[in-house]
Amino acid sequence: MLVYFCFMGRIKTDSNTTRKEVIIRKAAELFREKGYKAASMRDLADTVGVEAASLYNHIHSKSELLHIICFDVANRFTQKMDELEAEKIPIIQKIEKLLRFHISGMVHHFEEVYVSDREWKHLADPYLSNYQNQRRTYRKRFAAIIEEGIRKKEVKKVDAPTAVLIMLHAISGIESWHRSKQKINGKELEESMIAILVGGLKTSR
Amino acid sequence: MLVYFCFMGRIKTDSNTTRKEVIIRKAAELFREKGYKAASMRDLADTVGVEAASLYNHIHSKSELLHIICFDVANRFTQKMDELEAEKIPIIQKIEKLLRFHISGMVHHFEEVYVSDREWKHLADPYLSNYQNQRRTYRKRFAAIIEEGIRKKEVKKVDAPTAVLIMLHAISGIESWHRSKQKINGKELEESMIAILVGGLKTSR
DNA sequence: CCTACCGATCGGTAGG
DNA sequence: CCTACCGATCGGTAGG
Repeated sequence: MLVYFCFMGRIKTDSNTTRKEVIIRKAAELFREKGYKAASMRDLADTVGVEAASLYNHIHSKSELLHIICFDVANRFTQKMDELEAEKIPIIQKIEKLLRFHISGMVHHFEEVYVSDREWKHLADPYLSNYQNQRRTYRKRFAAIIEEGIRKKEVKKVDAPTAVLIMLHAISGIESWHRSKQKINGKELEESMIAILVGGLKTSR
Repeated sequence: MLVYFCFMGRIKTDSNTTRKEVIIRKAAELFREKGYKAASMRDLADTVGVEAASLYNHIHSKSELLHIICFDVANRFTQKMDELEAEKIPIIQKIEKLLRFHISGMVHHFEEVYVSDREWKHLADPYLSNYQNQRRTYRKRFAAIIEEGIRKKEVKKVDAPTAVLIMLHAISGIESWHRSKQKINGKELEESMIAILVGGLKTSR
């Protein structure tokens, strides 16, 4: 019996996906749909196709699922910021690249990105403070890029933290695009958003 | 009796009415802070200063609190839209006025507006569909204003629904301004946001 | 407005 | 991976 359990954690089902990875994916969908608190482990077990108790052979707790989702997303954005800061391109192009990364994240990894954006407040405390710090740092780095753009006269004079707040939240609005019936396609959406957001920042031509 | 109430000013003797208003206000604060599902009626009773059971002498259910909050806000915005559509002013000024109304709502009635924006999905079903319809209609009316602006060449050519989505979500980002430590003041924030958002829409001068 | 209490549901554990 | 079950907490009611 012990042997049986030891194997469970590593079993890969179809393709290259672990049982744990499936659980995390389904959790992201459920947390997005109902919210973290309203989604129960019994709901999750149903969509995975096992009894609730069986989930705990793969994960430690419900809260673990939330912090895995949140930090996967946060780390991806932090890593992108590292790469971007190192690039030697005009500031307005840096901003555009960053925005496109965010938009494409909301379009193609919707569930996870949405959950990390809207449900992080339910994180338990060692993770909660970490997450808030990482988020705050990210926004400061984004604001610093905008300020550099202002100094170089590529970007019009705006309050940089306010601009960051507008950009990031505008993009998180893609949530209603997902829910909408007559969707324009993802690429058109991206171009529309870039036109308005980057257009609003550029110094008048 | 009417005269009596006038003399009493804000201190109403009809304790039912006042009490209910207090409960709704506190509920909005709690729902904003913890989310609707995570906020319990015992939490609410504590902040009001009574036992949980006593709340039910003033309200019917937890869900009633949520739909009162959501529809108070939604009706205020719908009413504003009615007034605005009737005004005979340049389109770009209409848009600016509407945005200022939204921003000022987020600054001065933060708890209620935030809750109606983020927690409406927990509404029960006769209210849920009503709310979604009202919201969808409001956005279409907003998009129609932008489209009129494009026809009159006051607004640059953008996808109107996308522009609406950006504007509304950008403004809901004021949430992080409330949480932030080094706040700029509310009026400065409003002017910054208007500059970026309206600036991004205007046809190039 | 309170005390006393209800059935339902929650996250999670024991043990095979 | 399952059955059986735990204590805690939930929204809400009865009755004074």
